[in-house]
Amino acid sequence: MKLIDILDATPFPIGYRLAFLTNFWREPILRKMEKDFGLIRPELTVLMCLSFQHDVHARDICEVTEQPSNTVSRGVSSLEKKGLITRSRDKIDTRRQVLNITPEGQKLHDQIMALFKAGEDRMLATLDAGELAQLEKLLSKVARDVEAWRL
Amino acid sequence: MKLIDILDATPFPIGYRLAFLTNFWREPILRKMEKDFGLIRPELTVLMCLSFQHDVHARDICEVTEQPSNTVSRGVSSLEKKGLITRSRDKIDTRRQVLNITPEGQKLHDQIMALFKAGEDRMLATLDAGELAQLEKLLSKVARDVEAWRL
DNA sequence: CTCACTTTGCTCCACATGGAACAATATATT
DNA sequence: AATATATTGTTCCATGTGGAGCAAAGTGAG
Repeated sequence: MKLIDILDATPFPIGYRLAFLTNFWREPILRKMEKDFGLIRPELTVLMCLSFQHDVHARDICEVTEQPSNTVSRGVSSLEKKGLITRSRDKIDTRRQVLNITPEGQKLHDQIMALFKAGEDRMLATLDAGELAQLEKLLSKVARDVEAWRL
Repeated sequence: MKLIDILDATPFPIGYRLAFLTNFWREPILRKMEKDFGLIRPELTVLMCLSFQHDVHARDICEVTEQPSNTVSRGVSSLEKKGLITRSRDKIDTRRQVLNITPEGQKLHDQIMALFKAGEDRMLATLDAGELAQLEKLLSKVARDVEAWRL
């Protein structure tokens, strides 16, 4: 009995392959990140948002990533303790805090992104350039349509 | 700021789309399963294995799914309490127990599989038959190659 | 047969995560 | 201005999950 046989018996051939590939690509890297860098997943989420844009509020991260506020709150607190992001009070609305990534945070972020990139290269090594372009185009089409099908 | 914009800024266009689609397809269904049927994820894993094959040992499930033995153990115990699977001692090796799915378990399994199928149909509604075949072919090629690239 | 070693499944513990309620602050209504 | 309502971010608590180690049972070497 092999995992792939069980999954082949399911009535959702594309869905299960998506989940299968995601698990074997992403999970080992996330585990390595947790072990080697001591960074948990909500922390990476925050770090990616702050790398993308400056002067972000915690609430923005909640909305964009659809994570509960306590999870984001924990991520923000621990990242600040580690010196990977900075927190400052918003002068207009003093409930809010303005978040920014530090150079150390950016460096760590880039290292982790490189892990994902290397993993993707390994995963897709079996496809040629034409197949890569096809696959990206098809996945992109479905992803852009997300608001129409998400539950 | 939108999630898709952040993800588009990453250097792994295919990997992130795989993860993105997997999350929006699978996670709502798993949450619904937990809420409506009171079934947690390791329980579904066990149920899928037993639906696929009869007379399975807990150890087999550990190896196939690469889950730790305590997780499988919990899943098996709770499924038995619910009457969804049966447990009996192996007569040759009395440490082992032989697991089988019950009709109730099979019925619940089929209901949950139908949720995933319906979700897949919704997700892929934007693709025509040719694109569906292409996508499945490409994903399948990468998935079959998993032993070459997994970490 | 005896004792060391392996295997199977389980319990204990640590931790990541989400829901609910809370305090602090801002905004709207009268 | 005063009070009610909404928003932001936090802490408390319940739960799902994995690692380490344990007891029971089987296997093998001397």
